Amino acid sequence: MNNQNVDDHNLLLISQLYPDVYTSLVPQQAGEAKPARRRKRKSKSSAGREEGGGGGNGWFRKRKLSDEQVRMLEISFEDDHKLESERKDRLASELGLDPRQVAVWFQNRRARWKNKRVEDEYTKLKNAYENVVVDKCRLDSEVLQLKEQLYEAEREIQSLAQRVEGTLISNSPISSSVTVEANQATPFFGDYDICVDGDGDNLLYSPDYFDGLEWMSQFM
DNA sequence: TTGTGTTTTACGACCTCC
DNA sequence: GGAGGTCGTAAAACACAA
Repeated sequence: MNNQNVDDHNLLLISQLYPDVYTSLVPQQAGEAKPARRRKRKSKSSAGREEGGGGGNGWFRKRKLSDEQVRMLEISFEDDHKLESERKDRLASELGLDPRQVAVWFQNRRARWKNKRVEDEYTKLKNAYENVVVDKCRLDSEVLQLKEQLYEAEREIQSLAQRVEGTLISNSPISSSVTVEANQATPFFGDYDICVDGDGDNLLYSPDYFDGLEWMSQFM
């Protein structure tokens, strides 16, 4: 057991055996006998705990609360994050602390709790964002695949159209009328419209696409 | 041992509510 | 106006690497 633990242990024992002893001594530690909500901040050099005035023996140094005190405070905090004065006084006397210490502990604990909540919120949002990014990548690659398929289909249509045209020309003279007919019915490249998709890419589409499938079938 | 970063305790300033 | 809240920060206490 180190000195700190010995101190804590002694203080806890004293406070449990003599609940009043701390509050009768603490006013010196806290600086004033009354709560004294507002005090001028001391300069860095003089703001140490020597204000306790406890003879400079270190007894009134700022000290960590004992594990048991913290445990009890945590239990109470779990119960309710707010601290009404009755509960504060009860806790203070149970733990042998100054009510002001209990209030400060709750203030700091609420701040830690809030920080943790913000941290958790941030982690959650970050995860959600990462999921959305992954989803977007997947959809982008799907769009790319579909565009490739569309391009291939268009090329196929074009080559079929050219083959059909070649066949008809070689069968002239009666082919001329058919050629005209075919020319009217076949959506050649120039018949495609161009639109711009959401990414700013140009897309080709034929308003007569499905009719085009029909005209193809008559040659099969 | 010492330098350094983190956590804990405590406080002042300011705000809100009754 | 007082009690109790948040916020920002000082400083002690602590942890830990070098």
